[in-house]
Amino acid sequence: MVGETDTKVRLLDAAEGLYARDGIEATSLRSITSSADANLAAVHYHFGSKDTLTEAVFSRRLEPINEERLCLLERAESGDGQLTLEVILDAFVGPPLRCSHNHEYAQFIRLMGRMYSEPSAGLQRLLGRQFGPLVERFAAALQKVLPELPPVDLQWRLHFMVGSMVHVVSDPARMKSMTGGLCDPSDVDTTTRQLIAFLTAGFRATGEDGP
Amino acid sequence: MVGETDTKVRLLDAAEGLYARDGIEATSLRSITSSADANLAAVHYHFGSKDTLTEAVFSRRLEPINEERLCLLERAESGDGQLTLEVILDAFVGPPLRCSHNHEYAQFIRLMGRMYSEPSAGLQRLLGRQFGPLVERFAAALQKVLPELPPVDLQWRLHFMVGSMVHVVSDPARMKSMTGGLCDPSDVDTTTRQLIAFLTAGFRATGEDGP
DNA sequence: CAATAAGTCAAACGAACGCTTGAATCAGTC
DNA sequence: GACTGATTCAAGCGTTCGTTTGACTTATTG
Repeated sequence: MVGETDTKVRLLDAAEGLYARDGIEATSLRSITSSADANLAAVHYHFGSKDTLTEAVFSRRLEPINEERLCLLERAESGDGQLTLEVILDAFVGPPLRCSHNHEYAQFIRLMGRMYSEPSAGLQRLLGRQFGPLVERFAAALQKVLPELPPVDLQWRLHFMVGSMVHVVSDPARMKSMTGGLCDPSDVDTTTRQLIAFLTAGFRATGEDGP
Repeated sequence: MVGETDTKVRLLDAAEGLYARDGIEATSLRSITSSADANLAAVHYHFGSKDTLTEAVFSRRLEPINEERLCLLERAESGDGQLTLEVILDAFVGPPLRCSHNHEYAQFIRLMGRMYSEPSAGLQRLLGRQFGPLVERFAAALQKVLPELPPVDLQWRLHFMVGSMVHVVSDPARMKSMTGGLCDPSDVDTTTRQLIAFLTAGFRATGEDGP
């Protein structure tokens, strides 16, 4: 039990940074431990295996984000004003976008894309566990403000939303370079505004054409 | 020069399938060559390295898809009828979605997500090379049918679109299981209809609220 | 039929991987 | 100040990785 920065925390930090830069598979325990000024065996002592460490890297950040999402949603639902689509969408995409400000979280956000595309069994389980109840909860809230929208359509759009959000957030550098600097995901306010404008309209889409 | 299935093609096929199932890093040359009934050294004889093989896997499928995208776009622009937002979006998302029907392409489509999240230098170069001119071309077309939309907003939405499309297409199984079977990305027609309805509204979004 | 080129093969290379081990170190407690 | 549990350490375990090599087989050509 130490007061100073714990080895466990330094390992999580180092792994998070290297995972975001090089990918999970491409990051070795040796590079993690040397970047964390820890011994190679410390990973297995504190976490048991690389897979368990990886899961810990994700849940450390994911749990607070998803808690804040649910908290914002509940506050919006029980608030005095009207529950609107914008507020629900902001409760979902806002927390991950905003915590890019926090240097602690910035690296992690770029990891989110990898979470979806790395097919490690443990990660996939963690993903279902963390997001299953969450999207059910948000789907119910969205259905309340979009009563006319068939539940199937709502599910599709929920996942379109996740895709848009993750894609933009997971590689800010590519986004900036491909748009010639026009779009900068590190500008959190603009990103949020742009994303929510797009999503709001997308969710409100009807079978008919626009005017 | 052989008439029967070429070793080169068998290697590409095997790599494509294993990449889609296990990931690129996690797939060894040994598993590729044994799945292709080829010798381990054949990869280096025909492609030079694993990285070059990987790039070949992607360009073999990407080039025809992007050609079809441009072809559809040009046909739409020079057609007799009115150029509409729906048609442009269909020219972009249609080819990758529709070629899921083709068994040859089905595995590859699931690879698209990994292309974005695997940070190998070669893959990133290939991505910029294949998509840079394409999105410029589509951005210009979209601007024509959305003259009021600021170019910045258009760029954001272009990338939101890519995210939605890739996310849904790259793991059909997860999509199906997370929606309790409600949404099935292997139903190409429904997927296309849902995606285009969502995107059309998203691109048409204005600063104002809906009615 | 000899000569040349194209392609395949088994075997091995050094390097890096995740993980284990057992001794060394450090903090508290009696 | 010896004892105990928690943590760190250097070293090495067996395995697998991408790549190379040189001999071998097959097809093409003069």
